[in-house]
Amino acid sequence: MTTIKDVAKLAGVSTATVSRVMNGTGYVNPSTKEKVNSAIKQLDYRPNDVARSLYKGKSKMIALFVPDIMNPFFPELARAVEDVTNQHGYTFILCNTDDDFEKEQTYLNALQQKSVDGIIIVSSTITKELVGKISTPIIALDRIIGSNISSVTVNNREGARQAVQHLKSVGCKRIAHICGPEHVSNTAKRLKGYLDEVKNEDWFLSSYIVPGEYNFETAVQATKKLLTDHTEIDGIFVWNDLMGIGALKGAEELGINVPDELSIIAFDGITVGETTTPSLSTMAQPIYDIGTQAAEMLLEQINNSGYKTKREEFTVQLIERQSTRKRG
Amino acid sequence: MTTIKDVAKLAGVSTATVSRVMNGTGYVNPSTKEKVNSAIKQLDYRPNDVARSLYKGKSKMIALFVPDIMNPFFPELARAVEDVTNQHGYTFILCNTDDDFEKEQTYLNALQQKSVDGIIIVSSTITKELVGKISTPIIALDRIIGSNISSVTVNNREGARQAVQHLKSVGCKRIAHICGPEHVSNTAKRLKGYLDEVKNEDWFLSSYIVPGEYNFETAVQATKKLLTDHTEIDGIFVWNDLMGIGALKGAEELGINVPDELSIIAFDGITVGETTTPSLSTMAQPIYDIGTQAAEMLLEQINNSGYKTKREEFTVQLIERQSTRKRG
DNA sequence: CGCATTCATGTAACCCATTACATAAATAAT
DNA sequence: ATTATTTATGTAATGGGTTACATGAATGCG
Repeated sequence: MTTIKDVAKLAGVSTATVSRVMNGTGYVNPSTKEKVNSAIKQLDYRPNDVARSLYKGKSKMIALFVPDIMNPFFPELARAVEDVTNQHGYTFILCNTDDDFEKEQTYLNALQQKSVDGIIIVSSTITKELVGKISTPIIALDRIIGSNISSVTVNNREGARQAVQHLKSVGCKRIAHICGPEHVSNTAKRLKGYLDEVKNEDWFLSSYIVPGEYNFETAVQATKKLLTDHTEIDGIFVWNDLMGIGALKGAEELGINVPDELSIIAFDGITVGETTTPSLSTMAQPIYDIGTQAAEMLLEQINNSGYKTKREEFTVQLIERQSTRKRG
Repeated sequence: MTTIKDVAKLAGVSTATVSRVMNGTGYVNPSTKEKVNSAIKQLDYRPNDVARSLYKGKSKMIALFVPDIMNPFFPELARAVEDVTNQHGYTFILCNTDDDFEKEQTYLNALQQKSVDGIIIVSSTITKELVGKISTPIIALDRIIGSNISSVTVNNREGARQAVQHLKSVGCKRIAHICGPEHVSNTAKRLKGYLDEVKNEDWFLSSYIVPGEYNFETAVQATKKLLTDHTEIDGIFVWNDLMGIGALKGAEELGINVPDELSIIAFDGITVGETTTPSLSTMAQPIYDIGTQAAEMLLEQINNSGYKTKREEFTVQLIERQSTRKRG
């Protein structure tokens, strides 16, 4: 590797002058600048970012924590963050935490040791205490960590309400809910939204609420059990799209036609929802925008010393597809 | 941040001794070691990896290039690479290249400047010339870059042959192929496999081969056109699962029943294929294993100076699902 | 006992870029 | 003409580790 010394020698100046030319700082005589630039070109010199990082204490890298990139909600988020990151000359680090507190701790240490400039975190397990100990800028994404940590989320409760309202509007009379994983805060919020809409209906039974894992197969089983136990159900609001597709499958395996006999709506708006038959109605999150926003907030927090905690909430949007249809 | 100097001072030794204790190198008196360790614990000292990287010229980071993490083939690959990476104390960098040569160049420069230890590349656009200029260890994944660059791939041609054989075995008499994107080398390989099986059939027409983009929607359209132009077709081998799901949708929109009237098989074995109705038969790649293998080869290349170029080929496996079925 | 190892630890160079500080020349202001 | 500024460039400290080399004590061996 060629170093700044090689350039300095070839150009016949000191390394300080080369550095000044590289960074456009301080005074440099135009003719000197030219000599230096030509030396840089001639040697194809590129500065060592590690040395730069060491001096500056900043690495031009940012990280994203997701539970698991294989969960189809996260690739689009990751893509958005990486795009912004990349546009601003930062390098993008991806960490799969499995919502495991120890893994999160280990990652956090490793990243601090590498002088990573900021971290975007999607986590249900991480604590404000752990994050509070750290001086690295952090943004909470999809889920809130603590009151003094900026966050980007969506209106889960209101979105859930709208989903149930939509089921009602297409004529559903008995609406069930398949919940998400217990430890995820959004699970409770979407459940609340569902309850807002159904708890005062005379038909409502608490057994219309069934627990689910974050998982296709268990959603299939949960749906089959629900529809077998309660043949009167004609609408299901499912916690997320992945599980919604499971519900579609479950109904199909029971020979129940969607949407003629049963309407299904889910939450998230991931791409696969478009591809199934029937395609899946959903409360779509603006996933890419959410990721972009989080990344931009993080960069702002990194670069503006006067940054103050922010809380950004996006709204979800009903996308009506084939799995919900007005009944005569 | 506490530094090695703080530890040295507290323990009453030199920084060299602290370093020796940290790294287990050289001679250290047991009692000294204890003093140092207790100082480290007391100060909660963690070494600055940037300083370490600068001296060593290594960063303990590896990167993965994928065209686009939103393409459902790549999250599982990324997960596998990150898992191995993480197990060995490396940090994982993700780069979305969009198969854009300029982006690839920019990433490559940035990563070199950061002393990244190795790179795993999935790319159809990158050239051996570009990669050859670089001393950083590189593994080509899914697609081959050049003869002196190690690679991990699958038996695309043979897999394609088996896919067509399977369609024949369930009774298909007229088998078409929807191709992948032109610039991807696997497109040609899978096409060859298809041709191996059909070019000598008396029913074979070159118009049974239709081009496709890497994309759900165009696959839907391509399928509809194909099945409209050639009503005799009763089997389609589709380049990959994403497009296979599009084919499913296309047939459905024409009112053609899969698998009663038409069998469809695709390639890759991504998870969504299980969730559709009918579920999609496919030639499954061992995606996670491929990623693991690539990551392990990369680490080997990083750590063993005597490493020599390797070429690893995995075999794909037929997974029979509902989209292909024996006809009476 | 005397020389050769092994053990133990410290000093200082090194990795490479950035910048505070010093110095000197050129230009501006009085 | 003389002092104050601006311009231009170099020297050396800095960031935080690692390690080559030096030195001295302790142990081994003939």
